[in-house]
Amino acid sequence: MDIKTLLKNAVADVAERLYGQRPADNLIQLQKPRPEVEGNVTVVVFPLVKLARKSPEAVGAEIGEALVRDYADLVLRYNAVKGFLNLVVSPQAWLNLLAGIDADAHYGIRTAGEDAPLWMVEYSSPNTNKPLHLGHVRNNLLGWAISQMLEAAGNKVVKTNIVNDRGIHICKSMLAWKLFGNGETPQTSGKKGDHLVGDYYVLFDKHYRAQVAELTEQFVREGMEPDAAKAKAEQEAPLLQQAREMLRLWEQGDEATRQLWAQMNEWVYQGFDETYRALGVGFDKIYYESQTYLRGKEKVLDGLSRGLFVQDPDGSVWADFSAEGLDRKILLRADGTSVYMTQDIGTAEMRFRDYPIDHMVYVVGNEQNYHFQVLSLLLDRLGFEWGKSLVHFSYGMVELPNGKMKSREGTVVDADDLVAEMTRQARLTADEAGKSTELPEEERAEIARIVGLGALKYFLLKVDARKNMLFNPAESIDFNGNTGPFIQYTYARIQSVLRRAEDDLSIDAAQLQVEPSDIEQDLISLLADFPDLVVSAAAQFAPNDICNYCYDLAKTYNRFYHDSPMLKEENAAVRSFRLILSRNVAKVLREAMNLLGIEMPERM
RNA sequence: GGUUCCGUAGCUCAGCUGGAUAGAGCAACAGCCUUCUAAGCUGUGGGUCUUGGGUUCGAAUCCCAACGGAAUCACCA
Repeated sequence: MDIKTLLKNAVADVAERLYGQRPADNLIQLQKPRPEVEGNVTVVVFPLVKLARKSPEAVGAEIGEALVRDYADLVLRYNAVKGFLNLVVSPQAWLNLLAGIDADAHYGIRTAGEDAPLWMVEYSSPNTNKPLHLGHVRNNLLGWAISQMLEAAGNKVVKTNIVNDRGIHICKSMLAWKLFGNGETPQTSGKKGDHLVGDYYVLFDKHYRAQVAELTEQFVREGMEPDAAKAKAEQEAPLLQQAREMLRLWEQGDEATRQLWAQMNEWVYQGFDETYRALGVGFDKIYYESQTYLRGKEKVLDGLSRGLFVQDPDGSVWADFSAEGLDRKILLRADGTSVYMTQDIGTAEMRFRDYPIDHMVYVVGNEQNYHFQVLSLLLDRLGFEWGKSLVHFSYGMVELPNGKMKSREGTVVDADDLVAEMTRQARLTADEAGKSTELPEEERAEIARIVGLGALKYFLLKVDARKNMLFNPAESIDFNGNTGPFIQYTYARIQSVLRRAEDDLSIDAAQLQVEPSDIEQDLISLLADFPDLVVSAAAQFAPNDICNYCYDLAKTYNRFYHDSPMLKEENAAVRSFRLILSRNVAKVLREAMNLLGIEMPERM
């Protein structure tokens, strides 16, 4: 049992004996003492004052006195300042704690039991008409990290991806490829598949806008208002008409269209796979919208027949949520084709048929908060019992120093470019600093990849996920301060120490007979926090809690490292203790960072 | 306009189930490499926690209002 639990129990016991009533668990609040006071743990006594009917100072002193008397193996000394009771934990308690941590190879990581709840986490969810960009990167990293955290907290997890592989967007790329291309393929052009298809999407847009401009001018000459002319032109531009025709052909199952569609999507998937591999994310099950949208349609029609929805005279189907304080929402267009919402219903149905899902999490940007609010109500109305309990993990937008990313303005940060650039910068920085020059080229390149990616991932995960964040390319490449590489560096340095030490560290830390210094106690205390942290961070879907923890641990270790020699230490017990402590810091750092999908280099 | 989210140091962000004098990093300045990796460590300066009320022993944290910013309210996905 860790020290905090032991202390809580001890305080409760003492208070019960002193005041005749056992305080509720939430009344015993432990916190970190202020740096200038002596002690490892502070008990906030204010909540206990009512129980005791005495002044805070008196209560603190009474409890402290009793703890030192009755729990000598746990509490060495105390001091009570105002309403704060500061306790000095006994050396042996620290060593026992460290021994427990050291003995556990998978410290802080729980394994799911047979009856553990099953979480399905949907993330990534790309469209197949263009490559992944910075916004997707944040999504992918969050989705992956959350899945890892849920798993480490003892849940079963199925990671899933819904690929938006059909619709007008991919038809635009297909059309442009047919009209303006020369039949190029990833093989003939040497381009990555998703980039190739994306280029044709851009090309479509370019020609489309030219047509719109031309048409608008024509309509204005014919006497229309400019705004109306533009709106009309946007609808009537021949290219858009052709794209719509292509979508109709697709829905009818036209063979040539389907073939081209399958071909171009295949290129995109190969490109995506490469990006996913580079980012280190993956999925257990992938769904394709082309396979789920019809099922959603059935479900909606079924709902209509049961009187859950209404049909307008033009044939469109709607769900009315005015009773819930929302608007009405379209479910099927007048021509019977499905919309975004329809597909989500179909996908949900398929998933719950495939897996015994207890909790469903959608990792989707906060721009879709409204959509998921509606989806939840909708699924509930359709009779899915999990509808109300779906979790929309809503994360904020990534902004650039000059504002939002706009694909039309060419301010999109491409995922592949970004990874390459981070790796390049990591290599450059390492070379300039003269790092690991003795290693073979291959290994140096691998370190640069791990560090560059670590910097990127940590940068995106360390901020509160629900907030919009600023991505400054210059700053994200920084490897100093609160960054991934700082933590990786700390880890690599510990590995180096352990490699050089060659001591037999199989001894039980509890038998070492040393008195841990303040900073060593801080480290053990931090290590002891890890298991609870994993559970609470998972429950709150907060990867940034893990980041902050890692930073805190690495920083504390660095201070310890600088004033506590290990290899030069004469006293064998102290030396062993410090090495064992280091070993466990490294272990926890690795476990924690792995939850975030960040690899740890053995040297750098 | 309705709904939701955000506002903490020059900049980027922690802290938010109420607890002591609000913390990091970057940027600036001053130190520390015959020692286990200086991608490190130590120190200095920098704050009306947007504003105004309320709740109480105690508020950056909870409640209300105002101001400022973002998203959304599509027969786009």
